[in-house]
Amino acid sequence: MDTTAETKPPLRADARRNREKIIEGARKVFARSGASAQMEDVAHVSGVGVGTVYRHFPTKEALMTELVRRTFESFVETARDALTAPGEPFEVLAGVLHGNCELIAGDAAVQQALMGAGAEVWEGTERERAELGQIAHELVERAQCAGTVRPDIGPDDIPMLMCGICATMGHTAKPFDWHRHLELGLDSLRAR
Amino acid sequence: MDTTAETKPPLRADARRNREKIIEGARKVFARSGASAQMEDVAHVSGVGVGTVYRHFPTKEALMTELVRRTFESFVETARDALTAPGEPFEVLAGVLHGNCELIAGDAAVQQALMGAGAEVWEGTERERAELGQIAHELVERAQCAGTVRPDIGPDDIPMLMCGICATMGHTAKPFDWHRHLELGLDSLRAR
DNA sequence: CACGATACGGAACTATCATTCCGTTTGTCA
DNA sequence: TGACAAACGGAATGATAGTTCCGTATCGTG
Repeated sequence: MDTTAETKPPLRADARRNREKIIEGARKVFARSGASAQMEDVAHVSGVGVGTVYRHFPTKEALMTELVRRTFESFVETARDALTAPGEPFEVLAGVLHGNCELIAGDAAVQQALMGAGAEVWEGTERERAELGQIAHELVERAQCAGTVRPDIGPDDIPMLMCGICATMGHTAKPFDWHRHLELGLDSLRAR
Repeated sequence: MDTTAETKPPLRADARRNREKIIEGARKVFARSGASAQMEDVAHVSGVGVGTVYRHFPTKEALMTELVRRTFESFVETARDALTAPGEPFEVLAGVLHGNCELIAGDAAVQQALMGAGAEVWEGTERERAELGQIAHELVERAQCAGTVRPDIGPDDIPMLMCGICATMGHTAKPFDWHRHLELGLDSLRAR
């Protein structure tokens, strides 16, 4: 079953603890500064040395990928909950999108990643994205059957709209309101 | 009328020529590489030395601002032409947005700038943006009077949607289709 | 045509960060 | 508790890229 990697010995207690501290610290720092955040800052905020950060994540990119991966995991969780939620299908879908937008509203790095600034960070998140796509497809289809989402909406339209909303969130030069952008986006999904 | 700056002597012929070469070269390089383009590349592609680039533009940022400013100028031109164009007001507006999207479809740096990645680059483009906003407002209002654009669409909704479409254009990790995004965006403007 | 001012080129300088290295510390297990 | 492997910290390294400097070349004018 596992032909490529040898089994790795369990992490020492302090290492396990530090790994989580680093991820938490990194989330804070990358949320504030985006992809240009510095590894030294991550180390400092996490309360460890840079060397320790690099012991756990071989590169800055690997660290960012882990943050993005966890974000997609949260997305999946929101979406999966919605599968069994009551309510009109369009509203359920809208709720998922709104919830997932809120999740990343304060995180500049994740916004940038979702906008596709650098494809590298996406590598290593295939499983999560696939599952998210699956569920989103199901949610859209239900709403289409109910007649509340346009029949021509495809699987890629949802992430595409999310990508646009991320740009709005991250816009530093003008105070656009991403809630408004989401509202318009949802209106464009709605069947007439 | 001019209380702040002293009159500058006219540029020497070679300097004037080089200035245009630099802007053209910079457009190519920044279009391909986005904001992370390098000044040495700009110099090389423009056929001058780095020193010359810096003689004309004190910083990389100033050079990018000039490119963005010219882009806004083109936008204004497209939009101004539309003011006297025949046709149903919604279609006229749609045409402007489509045309302006096409203008920047191949320019990574401008896409990034319009997405608001770095507010600094916007400084020095106030006049152009103001005029563009003015004209866009007029075009929207006409369509609203004609009943083909939702009455609640405000002046900032248009640039916000453009911002989102730029994100789609620049997405390196997934091949989203910005024409589709524009189409959805226009649908969200349309009165029902 | 000569000469002063303007402009040019590109090597050198500098700052910024990601990443590495190694001496020290700390967990784990017998 | 003693020993050894695992993990740590942070100074040092190296690479990248913006910017400056100054000797040289070119333009425009008298």
